[in-house]
Amino acid sequence: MNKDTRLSDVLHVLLHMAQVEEPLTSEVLAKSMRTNPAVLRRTMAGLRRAGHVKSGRGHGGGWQLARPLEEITLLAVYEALDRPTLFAIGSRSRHSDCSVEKTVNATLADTMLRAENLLLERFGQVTLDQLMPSQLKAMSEECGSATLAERSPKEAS
Amino acid sequence: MNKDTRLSDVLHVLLHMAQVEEPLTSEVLAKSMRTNPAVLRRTMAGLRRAGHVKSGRGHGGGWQLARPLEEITLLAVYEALDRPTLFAIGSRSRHSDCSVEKTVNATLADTMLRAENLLLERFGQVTLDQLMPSQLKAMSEECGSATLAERSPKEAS
DNA sequence: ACTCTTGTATCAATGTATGGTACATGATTG
DNA sequence: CAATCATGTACCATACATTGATACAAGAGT
Repeated sequence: MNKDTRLSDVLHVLLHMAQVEEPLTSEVLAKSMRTNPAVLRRTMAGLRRAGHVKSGRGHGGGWQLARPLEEITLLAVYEALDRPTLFAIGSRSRHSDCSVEKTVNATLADTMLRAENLLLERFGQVTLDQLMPSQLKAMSEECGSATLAERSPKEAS
Repeated sequence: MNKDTRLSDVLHVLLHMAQVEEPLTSEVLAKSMRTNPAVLRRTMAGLRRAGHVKSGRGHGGGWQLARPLEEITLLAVYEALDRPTLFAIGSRSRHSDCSVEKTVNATLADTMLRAENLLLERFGQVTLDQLMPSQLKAMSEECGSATLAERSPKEAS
């Protein structure tokens, strides 16, 4: 079963967005994410709804952070993605008339829930600026080097 | 994404096996699990290899616990299933040359690993007898009622 | 007007887990 | 020893969700 990479993907592009002033287009960001623009838009839709980013159309349009990284927690991003399923294991049937199965499932579900709460609590404590590589706290470079720098010359000229 | 229910399924049948003396056939157990015998055998194969259950062929064959529930931890069962993937989320690429992506993924992976360790630690503390419904600590009934009781008359006669 | 970019609908491709069948092998019974 | 029963396992079919991809209407800027 392939893992859902949206959280990781979104964090990646958010950090890149934080490194430049101008809006970045879906096409550029999609390359960072190694997917296509439509998928990126689909994925970012929740973040826009949640008010963490804003998007503009037409010339000079694209994506920008709507608030500083310090004010966005990992939990907020996770929730903006509509709380993707965390665990890959679970129970077959939620309703069974076998008391053995019910007990097993209840115990398991309870354990998973505790683990989930713990994880989300941790997510809530992490703000996105903490995810930035220390050597890049201010300046931008690489990964986007090719793609992100692409427009800088144009803007700079 | 559909969840892997093997752990829950296996625990369910293990507890049923603990409630009777005689071996239970794949066909009977598969009904408890609401699947077919081949899937059950496939799933139980790891538990046999790990020595938690034993299986016999031919007349009077079937599955039996190889040791008491008290000596089997949730963790042991999980490991016998070959440590199924726990989390449904992850990173797209393990190797990237973008330092932003690397940092994000490393942080995320570290957080997940901590959560995983915590969960497995908990699993290690739970023995299967603790999963048995308290009212059934000794006697068997229901769920299997139809299917599990099926052979008792034959044996009793 | 023209170009750019998003927003979204729709469909195809992909991958994976599960279901299901088949059959060889080993055990038991009479 | 033949018949039967049950496992062990290989193999293919099915189902399903996620992702990829295309298309296009509509908004924004020049």
